[in-house]
Amino acid sequence: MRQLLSSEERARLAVISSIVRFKKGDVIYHQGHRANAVFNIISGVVKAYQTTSDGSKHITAFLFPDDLFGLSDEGWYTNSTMTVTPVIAYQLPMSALRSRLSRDAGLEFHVICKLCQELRQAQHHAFLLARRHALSKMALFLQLLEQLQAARDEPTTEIYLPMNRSDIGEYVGTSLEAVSRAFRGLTATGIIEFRDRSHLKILDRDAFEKIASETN
Amino acid sequence: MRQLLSSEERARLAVISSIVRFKKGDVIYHQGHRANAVFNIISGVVKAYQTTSDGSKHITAFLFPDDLFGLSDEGWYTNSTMTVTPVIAYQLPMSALRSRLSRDAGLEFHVICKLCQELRQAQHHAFLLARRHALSKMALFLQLLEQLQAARDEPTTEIYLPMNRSDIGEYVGTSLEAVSRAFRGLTATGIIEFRDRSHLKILDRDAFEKIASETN
DNA sequence: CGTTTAATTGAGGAAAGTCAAGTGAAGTGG
DNA sequence: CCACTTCACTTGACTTTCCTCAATTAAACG
Repeated sequence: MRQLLSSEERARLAVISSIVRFKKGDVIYHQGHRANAVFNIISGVVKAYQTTSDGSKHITAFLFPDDLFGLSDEGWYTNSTMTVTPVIAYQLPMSALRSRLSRDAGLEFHVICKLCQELRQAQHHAFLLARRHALSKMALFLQLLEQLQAARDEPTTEIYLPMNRSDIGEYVGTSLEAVSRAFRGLTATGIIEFRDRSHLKILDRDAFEKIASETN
Repeated sequence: MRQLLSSEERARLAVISSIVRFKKGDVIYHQGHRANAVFNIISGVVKAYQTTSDGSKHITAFLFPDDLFGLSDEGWYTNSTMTVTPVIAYQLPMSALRSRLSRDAGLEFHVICKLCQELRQAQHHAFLLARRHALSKMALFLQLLEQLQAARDEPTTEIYLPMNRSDIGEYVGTSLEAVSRAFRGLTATGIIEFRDRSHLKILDRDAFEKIASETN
């Protein structure tokens, strides 16, 4: 099951949703604010993050087309979200979604599936963050992006990096300089190749997988 | 809501469950095996982990009394679990649980809550792993243990460490030596105090919180 | 085309990893 | 009950890696 919603369910929800547009860098909602709506990305990329008291950001996830976000228990957003690119999304009022859910068992099941998927992603993220070496972290990160691209039926000859180096660093748990150096390392050894700053290709798949699977 | 199940629901499930006992170090189930049963801890502590191809372990969670584990989509366990202490648990056959769930909307809701809770924990784990300094990781880890103790209505004057240093290291993403040194550091500065290897007290709460909240 | 922002690169220092030795605790068998 | 074995933990010395700060280059934008 690739998509959260079947086209039929999507249509049912479209009735109660509106389409919203954000430009790059817009904050969609803030952590701690009342959760009034849930969003379903049509196009673009969003980052979910948490800000600590000392001002540093920790990115918990990148969200792509078809991803649902803004779900919250207790009715308050548990993180903040900001667009990484221009974004078009469905905005579903929480109240409408709630009444829809209670009458629609199929939808509820899909929400459970969505939660399972989010859980798997969070665990994968933890797995990535546990790596000691920046090279290994980056390889796992690129693997993730590639898998997500494939899941969206996009071509995987190239990996697309919509986010900047700083965002990558905040996701993989290193400085942005370390991200840059890791890319340089992978490029220098001929494992990857950049077409431009946000497009790369994996040249040596074996060496790439080896680095990704190395704990050390 | 502290417990996954109300005592009433617990009673309903008890009918279809059996009680199993494990001694310290027993493997409850293996990653990749067919998921035949779900477990609900009565007493003791369990660790959930994933083994990488090169033999290293990554601990994804520690599970305590009232925790439910062994849930899996697709019917295959996605991680391995091993006891950290002797454990007594309810074992619920998957088939029985499945038929129970479809007839019992309240239970399904609780499973959703359980998933949300697991998700929050996984995100907290990622948050912890993103910390650069071992001291900060350890402080967050101790905070987590303390919160879980409080959630179980156990006294929080002392924090109990049922797992060994190696397990802690595999959870917080450092070597076991680093765990030891971090404890030494916190002890030397009078922030914590050990009664024995697995019991400690927080003496300087302010300094403790400060370290826990420091990103750096 | 100039200005601003993003990314790269270098040098020095701090932190944690690794390896190895030593200490302490717990459990076993005589 | 005590000596002995074993395992868990601690501690030290050395090495590696990454972070920080700073300077430079490259790209994006008005």
